[in-house]
Amino acid sequence: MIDPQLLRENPDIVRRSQQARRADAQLVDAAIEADRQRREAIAAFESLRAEQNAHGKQVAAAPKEQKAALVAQAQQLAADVKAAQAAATEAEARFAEVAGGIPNVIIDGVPEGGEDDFVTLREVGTKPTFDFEPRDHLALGELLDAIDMERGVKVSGSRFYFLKGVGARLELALMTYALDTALDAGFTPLITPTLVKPEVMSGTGFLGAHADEIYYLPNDELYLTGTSEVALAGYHADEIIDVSSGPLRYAGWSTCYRREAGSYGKDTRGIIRVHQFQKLEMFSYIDPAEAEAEHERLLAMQEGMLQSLGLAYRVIDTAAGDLGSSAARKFDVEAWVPTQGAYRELTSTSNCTTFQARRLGVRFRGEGGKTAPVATLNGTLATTRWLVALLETHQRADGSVVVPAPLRPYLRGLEVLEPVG
RNA sequence: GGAGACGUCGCAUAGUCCGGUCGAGUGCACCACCCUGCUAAGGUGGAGACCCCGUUUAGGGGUCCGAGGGUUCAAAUCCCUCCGUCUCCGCCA
Repeated sequence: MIDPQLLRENPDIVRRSQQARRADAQLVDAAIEADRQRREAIAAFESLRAEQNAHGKQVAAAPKEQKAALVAQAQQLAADVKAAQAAATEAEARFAEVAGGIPNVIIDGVPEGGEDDFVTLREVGTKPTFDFEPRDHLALGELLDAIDMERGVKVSGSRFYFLKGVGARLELALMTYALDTALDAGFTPLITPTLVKPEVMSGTGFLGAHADEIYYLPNDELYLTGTSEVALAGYHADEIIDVSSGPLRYAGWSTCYRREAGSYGKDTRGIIRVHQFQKLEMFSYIDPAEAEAEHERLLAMQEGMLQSLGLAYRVIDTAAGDLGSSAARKFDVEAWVPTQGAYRELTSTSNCTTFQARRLGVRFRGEGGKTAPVATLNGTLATTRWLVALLETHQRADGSVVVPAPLRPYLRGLEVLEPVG
């Protein structure tokens, strides 16, 4: 939910944001009008209610013989109050619907346009070169007996897989390494629920345009989350939290579920795009004044992870039109995938400013003890997809794969993954 | 799954039987001041969230007793539905 005050006082900022996103700018005027009608309806109801309250006191205080007359007098008033209240409720709902359709206002500097209009901020590391024909991650996974696609499909259908042996161990090693990295940075680990209520799902902004990406269990009215961000954002919903001594930082470990509707034919080979994977997600609740600095910190942690694992990558500043509805800015870190000759997204970090917190009712006490929505930020620290870049980058001619040094302690010292059979 | 109890402004509770004096009392915790020489105690006062009007002031108004409906001039209080918590029983990882 955008800030109604910003909408009222600086509509041009919101309009410009809509234009940068290639979204409907007229929605802004519709929202302003809905807000005006809402306040008008509230004022009408409240003055009637004040009258009714005053009258009620008279009735209570009146001697018995006068009560009947006073009560009769109040009947019309009661009907008016009821009607005015219904009108106010309706006007509020209408405003919420219109204003709720406006995505977060982008931060100055975010590139305008759609998916292809991102700006590359930097390229880091050396792309690996091979004096042999490199195998793709699935070929390697099969050689190592680490990935079993066929049986995944047999058991659960397309885009499902088994991680087996060193594959399973490698994923756990990566996740645990990421968790320790977060721990060292002061994050509190959370293993989160992966089924959440509708209000949490919509509060985090995932039930908008991409609702068909999400698994839903109608019998239980629960959604399967595509990221632990959902549970992490809902964690402090409707709370006033204390961020005066620093942000609240969480590292959420969860399985993630995505329907991948509309991605037929994309990335059908291997585990690049799957229905189920593991992810370690960072999440910060922070004073909005410090949000952009926190965003840089999360990005630095992500880059540190890729660097320590010997992966070449680039950082992109996602264009406005490609942002989720809650994000005001998003950086993606994309790793070089040798057999694709392309950079592929390994992490993403979004600054949701106060947009998500306003919808979820997460507040803090600012100056003078006034409550105000906090800012929320999220960012990936590791996912199953990283295995793709790790296997392909560190492969050798014989199909073995060198384990990057930081992961070795998590694999009982294993330095090389060797082909099986 | 069955039975019962309960859900009140940070925490703990009073109030609900019998609707209006509840504009929600009290204790603890919190903040300010006063008093007091010692790991404190006592006194006085203050303090909630959300929304609307008002120049981001002063101030005024409204809403909030788990959620949503209903009855009524008037609901924490009466009625209905839902959600949650606890206890016991049953069943089962």
